[in-house]
Amino acid sequence: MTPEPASSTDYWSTRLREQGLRVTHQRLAALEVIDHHPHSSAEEIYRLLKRAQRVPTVTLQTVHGIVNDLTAIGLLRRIDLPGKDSAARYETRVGDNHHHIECVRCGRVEDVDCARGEAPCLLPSDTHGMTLLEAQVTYLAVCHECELTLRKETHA
Amino acid sequence: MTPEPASSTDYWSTRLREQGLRVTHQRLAALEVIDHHPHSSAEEIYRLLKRAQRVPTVTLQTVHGIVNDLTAIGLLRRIDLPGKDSAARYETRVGDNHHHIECVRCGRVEDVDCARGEAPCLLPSDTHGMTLLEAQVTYLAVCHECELTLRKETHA
DNA sequence: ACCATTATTTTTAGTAATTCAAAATAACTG
DNA sequence: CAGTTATTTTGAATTACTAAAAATAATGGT
Repeated sequence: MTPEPASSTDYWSTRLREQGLRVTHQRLAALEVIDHHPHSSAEEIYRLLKRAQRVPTVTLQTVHGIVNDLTAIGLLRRIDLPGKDSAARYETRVGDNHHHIECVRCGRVEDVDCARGEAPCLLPSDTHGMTLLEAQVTYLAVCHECELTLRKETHA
Repeated sequence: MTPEPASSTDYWSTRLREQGLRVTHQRLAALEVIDHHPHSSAEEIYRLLKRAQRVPTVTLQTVHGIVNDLTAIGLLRRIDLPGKDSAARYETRVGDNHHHIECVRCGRVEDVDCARGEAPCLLPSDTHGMTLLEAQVTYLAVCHECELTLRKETHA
């Protein structure tokens, strides 16, 4: 997760104030939820916030606003996994340009460090004269559980 | 582009029939348009088909159906670039798992061969027990033109 | 070449993710 | 503690895409 001095609330409050944003409990709660449930969509974050009365009054539109704002100031990273059912997902692990691996069947998503130490994927064969900012990499895969399931389905 | 024996129409017709799909002029025209305008969205393909009366009656829904079907049988590759304004894009260059580089300002998209010959990005640091299928890689960048524009804007 | 069969396309609606704008609310400043 | 103004809430719109039924057209058999 993320380094948390004193309490995570203090940590996020400091980060928000640094960027000139107000510290609302919607934002704090969203950050905590995302920190504990990485790769969540706005919809999932919204449900987690309502569940257990964390922030009973929050709306989905507010969540969208929050993730947009927090992504803009670098507290969150937005990831767009390929696929038609693709809602944007968010995570608090920012700044290291790590990648993701997703099971094409069950949708399970895990973090993957850069394949070769540095940032090898930032060295494409041809930049077409562009200045590189970052590489968005998603590995598509089939997880072990799904492979077993698929094997059964094939037998039947 | 794609190897084209005799005419490109013959080529695509053969490919369609091989897969048991009927050869309609909507499909043929879509394939030609995508071949000549790689990285087009359904909307863009739709406009290109209507323009110049290529297929005046075609509808956007049909284009969606076509790109879905042709992607399913491997005649097209679907690419999902990150970003909120992200409509899926399609290209006829399939099967080589190449990557893309996109200018974050003007949206220009170019093909990029795999960074190191083979498929280096298919070697993540940890597969989490999953079987790899492919890597979806998008390089985010700023193209030369936009860099000049940004420089001017900064001066002003 | 013609007709029947059935895939495709068209037409008409609907859904999901996200954005926009105005009113209500709640953080920060002094 | 009160005023200012960012943020949230409320309510509505947009974009990309999907779904289902009716109309059309591509292929196979004669």
